[in-house]
Amino acid sequence: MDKPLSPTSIKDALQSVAPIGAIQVQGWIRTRRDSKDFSFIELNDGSSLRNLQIVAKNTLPNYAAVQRLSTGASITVTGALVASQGKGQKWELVADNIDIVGTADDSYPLQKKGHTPEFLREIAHLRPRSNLFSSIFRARSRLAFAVHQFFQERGFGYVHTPIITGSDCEGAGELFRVSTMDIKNPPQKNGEIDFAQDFFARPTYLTVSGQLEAEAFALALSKVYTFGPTFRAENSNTSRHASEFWMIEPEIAFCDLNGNMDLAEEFVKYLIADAREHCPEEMELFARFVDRELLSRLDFVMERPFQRITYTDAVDLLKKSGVKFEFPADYGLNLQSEHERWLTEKHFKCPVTVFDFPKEIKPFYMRVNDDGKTVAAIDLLVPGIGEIVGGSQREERLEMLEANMQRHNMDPADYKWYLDLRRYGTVPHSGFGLGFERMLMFITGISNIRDVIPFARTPGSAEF
RNA sequence: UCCAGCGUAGCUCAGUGGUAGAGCGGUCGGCUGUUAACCGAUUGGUCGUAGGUUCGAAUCCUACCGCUGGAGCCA
Repeated sequence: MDKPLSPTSIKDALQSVAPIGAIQVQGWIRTRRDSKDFSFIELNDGSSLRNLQIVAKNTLPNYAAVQRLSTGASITVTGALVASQGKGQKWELVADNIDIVGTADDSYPLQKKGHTPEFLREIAHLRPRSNLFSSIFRARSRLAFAVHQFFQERGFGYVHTPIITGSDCEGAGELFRVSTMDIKNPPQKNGEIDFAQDFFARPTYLTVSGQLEAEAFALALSKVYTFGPTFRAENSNTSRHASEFWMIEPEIAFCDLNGNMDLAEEFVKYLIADAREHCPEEMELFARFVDRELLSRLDFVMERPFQRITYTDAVDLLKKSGVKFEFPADYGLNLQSEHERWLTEKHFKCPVTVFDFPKEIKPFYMRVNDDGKTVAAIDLLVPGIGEIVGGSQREERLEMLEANMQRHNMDPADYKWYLDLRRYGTVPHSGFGLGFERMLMFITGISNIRDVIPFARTPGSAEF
């Protein structure tokens, strides 16, 4: 008796170098066309952007049922992989048997025609079956792998920093509270909510950054990175913000700001190169249907060094540009979106790393420069997205760090463990945070962050 | 959160005070080694929700909800 066939992915079937006498594929019908004596089925299993053409002859015992199959139905097909007689594909599968696994009636929302991303966002559970979104999420998967590959190849350790945290990483936005207390009747003491009776016996939150914990591990394993979910309760309603997103945060001991900038630049270029190499069909689709200039822009970014400029020089450039900005640039103020866009899109026309910002507009942990006015911070700006990386050399001098905390009205007692890192064997160290989704947007050309997240969480929206 | 725009058929949209429309999709028929096939017919609506103005509202007004773009915050 023959051994049962094990399924072949459509990706592998399409890459076959020779005909195969007996093969099994499984997937979902994208479209079906009737011919005189047979029916053509376009089958997709998500392994590839491309479909496999199934030829279903009218001699199949269930041919009548096959002719009723519509877009969205799932089938298992066995048959022979043969050279296609038609144009447009090298191989096709002549079916010996078609098992109808699951039908889909005419209420199936995905039509053969193109759909807008906005409509597909409303059916987030079905949109990965579309060409655009299956491509986006294959690219997302590949690039998540590339993140690990980049750091592992360079001797970085992967640290799982906590998702539930007791520390409010100062200045990183609003927090989601984590609690098991009865919200209708929380335990109270002296008229206030008594967090000592909560699950962790203290107020706790979903993390906004793993940086502080990553620093502890950098000062032990020398080079580390985190890659995990991050949560911000900011009421931000833009195409670049989500309440839940993934962030990559490398942290390196014995590393100054220049080393930090080098790493960030190398990392961004590595991810672009990886997508170009390993997702060629997906990138081609993005270039054709999302952003016509995508590939030339990415190649340009990969080939050229990023522009580096101090905050002070950037402000001077903006002032001398002669451009009338809605908000004029001035020393001591944050760069506005329009300023960042002018720098990357109009002036330098490439990614720009701005560094050495006034200490007043940056968080307490950044290292104060010798001028006493600026801190060793970097913002990496890319065309079309804006800030994609934010980082700094960390303040490793205990007295300076304590002084910074006082200037930011923080109680050093709340950060005893963090200060210990400076008390015992402190070293210069640096790191940055890169928003994974913003990187995906830059690489795929997709302009809304909700479209690079499988099930996006944004203010007022947590369906699915 | 602020500013602007938009919510009409399953989808994309037209309709700006007087009988609710088109293309695509779906369905039926025809043709066909087809390729987002083609040809013909047909189906399809609480005009976002709730009030208001008017003889009459998809159309004008108010509020709310949702979406999109921009701003702020940031990754």
